Amino acid sequence: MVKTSTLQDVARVAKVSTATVSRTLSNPDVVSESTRRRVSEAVKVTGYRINRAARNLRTQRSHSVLVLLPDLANPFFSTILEGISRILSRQGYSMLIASTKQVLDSGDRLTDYLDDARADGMIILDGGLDPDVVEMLENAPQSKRVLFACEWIDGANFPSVRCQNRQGTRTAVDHLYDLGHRKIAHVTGPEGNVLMHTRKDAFVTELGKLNLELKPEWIIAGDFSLAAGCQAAQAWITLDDRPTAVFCASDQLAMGFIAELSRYSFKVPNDVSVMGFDDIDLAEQFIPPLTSIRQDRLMIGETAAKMLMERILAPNEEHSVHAAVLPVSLVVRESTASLN
Amino acid sequence: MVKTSTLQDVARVAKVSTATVSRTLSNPDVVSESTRRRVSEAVKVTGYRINRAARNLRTQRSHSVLVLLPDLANPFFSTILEGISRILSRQGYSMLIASTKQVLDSGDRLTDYLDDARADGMIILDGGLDPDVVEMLENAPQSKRVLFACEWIDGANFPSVRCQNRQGTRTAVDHLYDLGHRKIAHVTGPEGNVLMHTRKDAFVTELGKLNLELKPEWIIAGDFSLAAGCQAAQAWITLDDRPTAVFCASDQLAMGFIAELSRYSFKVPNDVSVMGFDDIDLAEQFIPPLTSIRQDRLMIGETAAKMLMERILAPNEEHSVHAAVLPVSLVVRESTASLN
DNA sequence: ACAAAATATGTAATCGATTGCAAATCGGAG
DNA sequence: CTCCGATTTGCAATCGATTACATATTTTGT
Repeated sequence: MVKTSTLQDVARVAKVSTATVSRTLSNPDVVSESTRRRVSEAVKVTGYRINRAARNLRTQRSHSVLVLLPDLANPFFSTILEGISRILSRQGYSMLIASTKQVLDSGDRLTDYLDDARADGMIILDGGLDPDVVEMLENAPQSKRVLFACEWIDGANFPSVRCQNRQGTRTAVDHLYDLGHRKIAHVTGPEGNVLMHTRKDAFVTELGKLNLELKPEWIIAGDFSLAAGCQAAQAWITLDDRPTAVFCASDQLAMGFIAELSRYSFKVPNDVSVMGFDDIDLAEQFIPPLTSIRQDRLMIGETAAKMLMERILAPNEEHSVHAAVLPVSLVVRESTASLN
Repeated sequence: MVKTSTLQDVARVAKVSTATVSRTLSNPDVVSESTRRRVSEAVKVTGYRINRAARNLRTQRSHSVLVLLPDLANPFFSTILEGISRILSRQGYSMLIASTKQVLDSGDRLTDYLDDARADGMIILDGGLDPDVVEMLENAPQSKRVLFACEWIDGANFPSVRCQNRQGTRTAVDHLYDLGHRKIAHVTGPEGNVLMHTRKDAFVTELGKLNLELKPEWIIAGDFSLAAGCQAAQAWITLDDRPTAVFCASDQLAMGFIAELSRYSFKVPNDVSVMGFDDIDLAEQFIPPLTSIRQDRLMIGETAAKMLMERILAPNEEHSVHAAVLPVSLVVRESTASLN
């Protein structure tokens, strides 16, 4: 193993002290032109790479951020990660990834990463944490460096980034209404999930505003997954008085719903209009292409990372934005149609 | 900010030296029963958490592994990450994520993470690296701690984990043959990709073995994406003598292919049988459910992490497995049917 | 030309854990 | 009771960078 060279080596070659080398590297303005050149040259000659472990120890910064997902295997998050990573790497930060399940199952606390200097902050994409875990988070001395994205915790006061869930839901319902639909069902996310409640609530409210009937059985409990969408379809089929349109709380739900319907020879949108939420990549390629509410996952990631970095780099300042709510938009494709 | 307690604090409370505390924590057998108890008590009282930055510096280990993806936004990798993370966290290691594009675009070398003590090893899921980047990797002193998964570099000698690409391709072709198909097309991955070449090559070979005709235009160039699948469908449609079955090098290709066909009112599998490769989650829910070659992404991740950890923890030993080739299996669903 | 201010560099302490070596303690044999 | 080896513990150096403070050097003003 070739030993990599250290600041000392560079200092020796450049005939200056390690302090000067350090300064040259992190704050070039304070050293003279000539030493700056000598040091740069020495760095090149020695092939010096900074040792992050040493710097991290000395500066009390890990220069990395932990992203906590509910479930690593869920592709919904990949674009968000891309957004986060872009911002972080631009600031010289690295991105650590773990799943809340894995961390908690192993008996660790979520804040361990912060406590033991592995991460300077964390972005949590999981609103389904146990209340006692949340309480611990809130009371932790590092709670200032915790931020939620996509989902959030009702009643807690963490900074967060989310999309316009209510507005998106309203837009969806209005779209179906404009197409002539008057009997509209909703397939929800999982019980206890904040997005589920927000969207369901907005759905009910909007139907009320439009003076539409809403039978209790038109709210079908699901959980964002394909499988739940299939089950919801079964439920829809058995209804006496079938709604002519269905607003699903996620694209996956909508796809499962449509897939299952097709097994029973129902046609979308001819027999029923179906909408999703999220506008994942596949929505466009699905058959039929899915009408959905688009949320910009890249921007969610970027915004979250920016907000967190602000808090890490200037922990004592007041930060203008506490909850960033990003716009959504209606994407009309072929899974919804006028009521004929 | 509450300062977290250090080894010193624990030592003071337990009335022993820091050396003893350290030993108690990392190697309990060498300390006496009584001090072990005193130290554990002191740890509890002080709420001590080890400072990883300090340990990393002293031990010259970062206790983390970098996973390099070609593209963070690609959901294909999420399950693999889950597998990697499981193994790593079990060994007290963390998982850093970055994309090769981002790293290289920012002017850094891939080995920087290794050189500057940010990571003890790396798993690369990107076989599309530039030859000069590969050469640099090979000649780096840390090349022993680099491992490829899913894809690999032809001609280079890095340890790797992959699935049975040839066997899978053969199985796919045989399946179509058994259904009576004699004119079979192939939609390939991106030019230059090792998986693309391996699968194409195996495809051609197997057709030869079965004495099947293969017109050059029956090999349609693609790139694993949905969009490429759509284009491939266009190409297929314009053929005079259309193959009755199509083997796509990825599920995404197959989905795009089918989606596009349906826009032109072709029915799958009635008008043409279509197969994918990978068996991603969505394959099952697609309409029609996709016949595919399944690769176990969780196991790919776990195997890769295990192999890398072996090499990190015992760098000088000979390691039994250099290239792990994991089994694939045929999953028959409804996108393929007998030629009638 | 000289004092004061501004700029550039060096010295050495520090971050917090690990570990080689030395010292202390213990147990048992003679 | 003494001595020897084994077991336990402590001392202090170390990993490699950063930075407060001291010192040296240059510039500026009069």
